[in-house]
Amino acid sequence: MNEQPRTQIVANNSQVVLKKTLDIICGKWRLYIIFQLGTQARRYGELRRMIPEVSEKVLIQELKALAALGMVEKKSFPEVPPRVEYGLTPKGLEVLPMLQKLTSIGELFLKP
Amino acid sequence: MNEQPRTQIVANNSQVVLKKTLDIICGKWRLYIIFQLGTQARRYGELRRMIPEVSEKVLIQELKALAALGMVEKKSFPEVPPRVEYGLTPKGLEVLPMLQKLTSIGELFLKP
DNA sequence: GTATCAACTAACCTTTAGGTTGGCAACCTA
DNA sequence: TAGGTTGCCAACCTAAAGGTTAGTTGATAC
Repeated sequence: MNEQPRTQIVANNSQVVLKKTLDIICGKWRLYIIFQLGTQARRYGELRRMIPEVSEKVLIQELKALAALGMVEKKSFPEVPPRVEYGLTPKGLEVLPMLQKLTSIGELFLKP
Repeated sequence: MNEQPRTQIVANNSQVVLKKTLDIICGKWRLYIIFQLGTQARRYGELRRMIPEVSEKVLIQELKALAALGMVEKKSFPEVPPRVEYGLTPKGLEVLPMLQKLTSIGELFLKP
């Protein structure tokens, strides 16, 4: 009793998967940051200089969020002044090519 | 004179492409709506019933936005009560498979 | 003559995303 | 001892996204 119809369950499931996907890629800077980390791990200050348009706060916030999602990993070195490196996780590297292909959508829809 | 360095130009360009891409796929319901239109054009009321969680206002707003982006096309039939059908444009159909593959990201990152 | 239908529109509100500013820690150098 | 270095945090603000509710249209069925 109280069983949901199957279609409802399926719909909810695919919405959960979709939400997780969107969590990772949506956001003004998220994909951009991921692409910058694609070739190698970078220091925080390095990223700041690579993406000067993003504010400090938002950059840190996005790196934190991406780390919490398991897309990015953070390595802190106990030095002074501090050194911190951000890089893609194995999962992150796995989906990177798909994300890079995504931009072809923008190209297609920008064409007249 | 006043020429920007090449790296800056490249960066700005890829940000424009990225933004266009995100315009199309970002939003709580956008991909979900696109997927529902993937197999065939649908009437507005049909979509409402297929995605009962989205509010009327937001559904119409998203359909309008997707139409303005060239992802969706709207056909109005001059009947009473009105009949309106929404379907993917050729460009929309072209990128649909890539968008569908995207969800594998959500699946990967939901795995424990 | 009023109730119904589908596809909206308008007015309003709440939540989230993103941005600005200023400050702190802990060591090094001048 | 003052100032520079790097990576962060907190407080505050604005704009955008998303949600709720009510009303409009105009032929048709009751």
